[in-house]
Amino acid sequence: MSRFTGEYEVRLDDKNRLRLPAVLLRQLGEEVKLGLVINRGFDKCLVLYPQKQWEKISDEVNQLNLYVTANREFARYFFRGATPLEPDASSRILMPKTLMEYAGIQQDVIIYAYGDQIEIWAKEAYERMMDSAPKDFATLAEKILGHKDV
Amino acid sequence: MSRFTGEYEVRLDDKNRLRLPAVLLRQLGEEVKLGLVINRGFDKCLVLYPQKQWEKISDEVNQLNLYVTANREFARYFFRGATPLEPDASSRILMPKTLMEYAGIQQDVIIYAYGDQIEIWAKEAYERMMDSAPKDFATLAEKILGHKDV
DNA sequence: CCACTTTTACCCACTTTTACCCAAGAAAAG
DNA sequence: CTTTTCTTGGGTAAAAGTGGGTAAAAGTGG
Repeated sequence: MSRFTGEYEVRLDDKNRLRLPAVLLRQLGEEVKLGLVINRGFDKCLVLYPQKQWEKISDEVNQLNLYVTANREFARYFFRGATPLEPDASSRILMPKTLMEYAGIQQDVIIYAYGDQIEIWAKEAYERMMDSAPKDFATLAEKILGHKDV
Repeated sequence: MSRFTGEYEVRLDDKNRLRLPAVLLRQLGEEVKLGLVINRGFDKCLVLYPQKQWEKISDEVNQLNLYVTANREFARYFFRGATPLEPDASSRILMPKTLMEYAGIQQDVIIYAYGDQIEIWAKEAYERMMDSAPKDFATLAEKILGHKDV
């Protein structure tokens, strides 16, 4: 089931605060109060997790056998920059500078929520990403959706 | 079986509200009350789904393992901009700005319903699309329908 | 360890947008 | 011609979003 949906255009103020849109907040529900975690995504974007979900994911990563070099490298890469956040009274989060740089975020930001992911993109990067359809989209669509008309 | 049919010319008011024509509403039936989802189409138009149908479609995509890059890209491209909507008491929906831009919608809009799709086009884009059709249409028709006794 | 600068947290006030409601005009039905 | 349904428009209160002041906290250098 799809927890999060929507694409939200937001703008950082000059204190680097990012307001979480009300619609998204409602989707998050009570969990916001337990805090959020922001991390680098696997692509040039950031990912926002509710505390609980973060714990679940990081537990999985922690169960990897860290004596295996590849696992160790993955774990290190995975956790890089993960930062706990607490929204203020106006539901704004303060974006960590290093993460902003990673995603190329300056002012205009797109929050993109799908499945149980919440991604944060620099607007230009988002548009560039969306402009180019994945290579074999049609093939995948047919395979996954079984529709010919997509 | 074809659920929806019709081509409706509608106009947004200056609050960006779009009224769903009564005829279409009747085709949608009770489902409207459960809400709708609007999303970018694969052409320069928007697509409107009854909540239920949206869930059916998106469930499949949600089952993808998002740690696989190709899946992630597919899901992203698929969900882009999906936004839940609830018609107001006069059966009007508030069009999200980003989606309007995507489809080039300003005031005049064509709602085009066929199969179990409801597409929303900017009027000019719709006309352009329809104008360009006839050329390939004959060929396609022949290819697709030609072997039947139509 | 202290003085000073920068960053962050918290608060308040203002603007814009949205949801909700009501009603009148237009079109269709009887 | 009257009644009903459909459509359009707009007023308004509440919600969402924006901006900034300021004090506390954290960081920095001597």
